[in-house]
Amino acid sequence: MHKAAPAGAAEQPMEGVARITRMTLHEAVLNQLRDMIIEGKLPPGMRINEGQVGASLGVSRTPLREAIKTLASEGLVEILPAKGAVVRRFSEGDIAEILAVLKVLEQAAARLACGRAPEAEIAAIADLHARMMQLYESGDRLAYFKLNQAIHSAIVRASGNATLAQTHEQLQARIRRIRFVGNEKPERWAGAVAEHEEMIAALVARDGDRLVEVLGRHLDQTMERVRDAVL
Amino acid sequence: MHKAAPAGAAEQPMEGVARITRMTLHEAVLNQLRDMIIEGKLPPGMRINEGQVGASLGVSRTPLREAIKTLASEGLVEILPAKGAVVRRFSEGDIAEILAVLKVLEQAAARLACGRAPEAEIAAIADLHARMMQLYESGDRLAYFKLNQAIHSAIVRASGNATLAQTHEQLQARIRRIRFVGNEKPERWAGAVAEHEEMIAALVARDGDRLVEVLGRHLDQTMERVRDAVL
DNA sequence: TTTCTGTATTCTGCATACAGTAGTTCGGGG
DNA sequence: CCCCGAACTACTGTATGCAGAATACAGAAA
Repeated sequence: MHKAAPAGAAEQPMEGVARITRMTLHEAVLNQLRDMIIEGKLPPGMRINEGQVGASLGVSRTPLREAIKTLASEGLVEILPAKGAVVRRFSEGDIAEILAVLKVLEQAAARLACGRAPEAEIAAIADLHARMMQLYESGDRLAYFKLNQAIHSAIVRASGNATLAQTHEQLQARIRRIRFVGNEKPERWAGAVAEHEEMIAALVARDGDRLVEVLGRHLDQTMERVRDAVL
Repeated sequence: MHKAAPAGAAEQPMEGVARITRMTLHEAVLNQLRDMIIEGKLPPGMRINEGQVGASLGVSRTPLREAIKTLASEGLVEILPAKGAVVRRFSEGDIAEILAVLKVLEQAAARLACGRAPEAEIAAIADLHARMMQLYESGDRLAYFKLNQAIHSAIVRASGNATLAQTHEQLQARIRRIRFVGNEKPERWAGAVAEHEEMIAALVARDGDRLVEVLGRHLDQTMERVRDAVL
């Protein structure tokens, strides 16, 4: 007495038909707040007044609070009981800690990616890099920056370990703002670009050891770049 | 006209005096739900009915929902829009991914801990281990299990990198339940204990390379132990 | 009997209302 | 003039109410 179309049939949409996915309000608010923190519209140390922020987003406090709880779990805000949420401020030590973990994660991902990432995925990353280089030439810092982050994320995703990628993404989000304001100085920028060139070369050659080495160097340098941006 | 006691004085409590920390309701609910998931009272795949669970905890839906959002961010539940939250079910692949990341994190922490952890902290871990061995002898599985997790966490904390520790803790929470039901078989258990002996020896000797090696082996074995517990 | 469709019920998502607490201001006393 | 205290204000924490979506159910048609 089995059915031809099992209960899970709804999960198999007709091919070529995109699934409709509505976004819940707290999710939209979450993304919006994250962006606002990263872009500095909500600077570190600022208290998030629920009434005020909610009104400016045109949302009641309920979904806003739910989003804030998620941000707290992600480490982007701190919740002080009975006092509300404040945008978290990262000390130089915090940043060093985060970069140290990112380094470990990216290096582990690098080995995996060199070993088992499909050729197409590596090609796609190389393509991202090429586009990023164009942006470097044209001096479009914002777009460059975003693509830069995307490349790091893509490398980690190429490991095939989604948990690794998600963990990396979450930590990267914490310091995104810092890096955003960071790469100011031209000479620093040039150095970072050179390291990226090496990274892609190693990845395309599937040279895990070399990629690990370059990534390590790149992230150590990132700490330096961030340091004199913060000070 | 500066004050002798600056505004931040409230953040410097008298030493030896524990700060009073009231727990907000959503925080209490969060901890409770986490425990319920880990202990299997909320088994994987179960839908969390807000009205029902809220009533049984004696809490309204608002703090409950906030707690659920945090659990989702931690990866313990999944939120299906307009359908509610379900306790996340981890496939064997998911577990392998998580253990792979835990391995990387613990190994990185191991090197740091061997290099710069204070002697007292290492001694404290060794002490934990000794107590765990007693529990092993007496066959108290539950207490053994908890102390086991605590040791792994303590080693990571000994790295001095709080971000690393927090990241590790969060991932560990995801598979805590699996490991909880996992270590059934006596021969497996004995193997795990032997590995722990080695780990502590390496840590006390501050032999980073050896600790990394043992930890790697231990977590690979953990995958095996979990595998035949799940199947 | 089986399948499809219309309806009822249940539950989530969001908004609002209420209660309690921290911060602030103003008045009085030393 | 400074310090202390009490009332006030503003905001967070929690509960409840309401609208809409998803599921379950029942009836009709093939």
